[in-house]
Amino acid sequence: MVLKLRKKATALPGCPMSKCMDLLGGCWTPEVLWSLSEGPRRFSELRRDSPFISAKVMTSRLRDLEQRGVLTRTVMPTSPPTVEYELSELGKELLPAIRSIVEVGTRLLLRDTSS
Amino acid sequence: MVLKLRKKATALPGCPMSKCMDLLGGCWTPEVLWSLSEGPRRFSELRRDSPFISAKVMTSRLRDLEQRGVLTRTVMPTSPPTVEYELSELGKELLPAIRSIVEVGTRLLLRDTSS
DNA sequence: CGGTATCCCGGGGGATACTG
DNA sequence: CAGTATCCCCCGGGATACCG
Repeated sequence: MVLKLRKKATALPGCPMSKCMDLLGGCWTPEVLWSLSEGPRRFSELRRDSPFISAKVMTSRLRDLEQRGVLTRTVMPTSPPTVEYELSELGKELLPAIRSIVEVGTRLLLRDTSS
Repeated sequence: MVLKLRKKATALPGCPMSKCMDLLGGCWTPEVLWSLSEGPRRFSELRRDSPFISAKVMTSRLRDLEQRGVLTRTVMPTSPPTVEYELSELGKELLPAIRSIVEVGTRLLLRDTSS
């Protein structure tokens, strides 16, 4: 279940690959962004979308992404509280890369099941 | 210099995103594959391409990728020994995703420097 | 050249319990 | 609902030294 994935550095700062992977290379980051690609989502919705991400990590990832300007966090003054996460313009610029990842993954999966 | 990146799990196994990120999500993995995208490379060439990857990690990454069938390792019976790494068919299927990552990164970098 | 072996370490992540 | 707060653990990565 738990697989080894990217942990730390990318290559030289200032190189395109790093610039992008710094934003979507974090653990679970692509999943979160993918969930958000179809529109704003609330915390609990994101958790349901990716049930294997613990609340702690989900929060941490969302905070990271917010700080990097990839998404926005909006607290609605309701009771009980409602929080909406939404991709920023920067976040939307990452979508082509994520779509590509999903596309490649889909093709590989299809090949697996058909063979 | 050293940034926080993906470490462990992706979401549900059997989902497209995971299928792809399992292969290119490892630390430094995209860099290595990117180096190999232009053709076969020897160990020392890969090290020169990505000077920030320690030999230990480079080896580990290459072994991982070999085992997952993303690249092939060929030892030439020369002296001193020569080893060539090359993308497999599976590895080449990942290239669109990696290109997308590089493209997005390039666009972001350009925007940074022009603003 | 193309790696291993070893030591060390930090922090990211899981689980669980609790809160405004 | 949308998180915090702890505790704990593990292993992935850097550095250095060495090998066939």
